[in-house]
Amino acid sequence: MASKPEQLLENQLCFPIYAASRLVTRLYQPELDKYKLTYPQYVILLILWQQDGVTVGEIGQQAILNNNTLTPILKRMADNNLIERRRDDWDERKVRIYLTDYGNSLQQSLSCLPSQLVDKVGLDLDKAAQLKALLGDLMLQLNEHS
Amino acid sequence: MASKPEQLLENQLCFPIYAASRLVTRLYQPELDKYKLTYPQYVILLILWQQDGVTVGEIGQQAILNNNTLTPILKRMADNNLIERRRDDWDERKVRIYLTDYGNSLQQSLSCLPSQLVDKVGLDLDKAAQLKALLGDLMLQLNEHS
DNA sequence: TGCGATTATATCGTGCGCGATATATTTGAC
DNA sequence: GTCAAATATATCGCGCACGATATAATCGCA
Repeated sequence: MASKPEQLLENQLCFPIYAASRLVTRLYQPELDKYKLTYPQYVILLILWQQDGVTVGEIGQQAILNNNTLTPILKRMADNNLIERRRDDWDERKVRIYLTDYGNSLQQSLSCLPSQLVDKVGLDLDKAAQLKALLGDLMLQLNEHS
Repeated sequence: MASKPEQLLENQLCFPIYAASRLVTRLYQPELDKYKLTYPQYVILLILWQQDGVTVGEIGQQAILNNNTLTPILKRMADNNLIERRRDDWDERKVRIYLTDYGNSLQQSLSCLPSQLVDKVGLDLDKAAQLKALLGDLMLQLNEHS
């Protein structure tokens, strides 16, 4: 049976998203390795640098990660002295995540990473902005249906 | 320390790519579950429906997956009677992947999946085409630097 | 023709990512 | 006040994803 046009790999939208995601992770990994970070851990740090002391659930909402994914990542990050996990005093079901001094210090160390990688791949900033906007729209639509 | 603007999660390009990829996988999963497929397995089937009997390495190039990722996936797909793995007669280093009748039959079953999901999320086709083009450019640039 | 270099795939270990389920805490209806 | 429902996190099992390494087949050149 012949493939329908939309069944060709090059005509699918889902595949470039899937592949680009892995290529981006591969791009970040060498730099993150210097601090023994993984890409998801970097995303969690980005969230904590903006707002310290958030709960596991709030991190999950922002990172779009389930708590059963987050719990082990956060444990590893605590083991590596990046964060501290403390139960909320008023609601003991919640676990709040606090940056350690070391975790905080990495914000400086990694502050140039985005622009550094933009330069490295020679990214067109206009196209990048378009891409971000289109992905933002897509994510809104996908979030509605999940 | 305050975040640099480009360090804000909402200003990063990498994050929407990462998150959109997982949202797309979540979108496909319920349908793929009906055939006990995972998303990467679906991608491999898309490749094989276009060209049967390709080698592991050729699948890896198209799917942008390392062979140490592919080998176990292909084993599981063989276990599930989707494909058959045979050594190349002329070059015994190569393993060629052939669709089984069942693997072939899924092309029909899944032929409507892309348009079905486009409809479900109410995707704007113009925007989707733009997105695909921009991601294609990005992937070319990322592939150069990896 | 022999043997080091290259190529193709596989194996191992670690870290996501998620569905299903479990545990503990809080809330709310009575 | 009691207890079922809801909420927040954790645990378990499985399947990617990849770096590092191993194994086996082929190539190439002296």
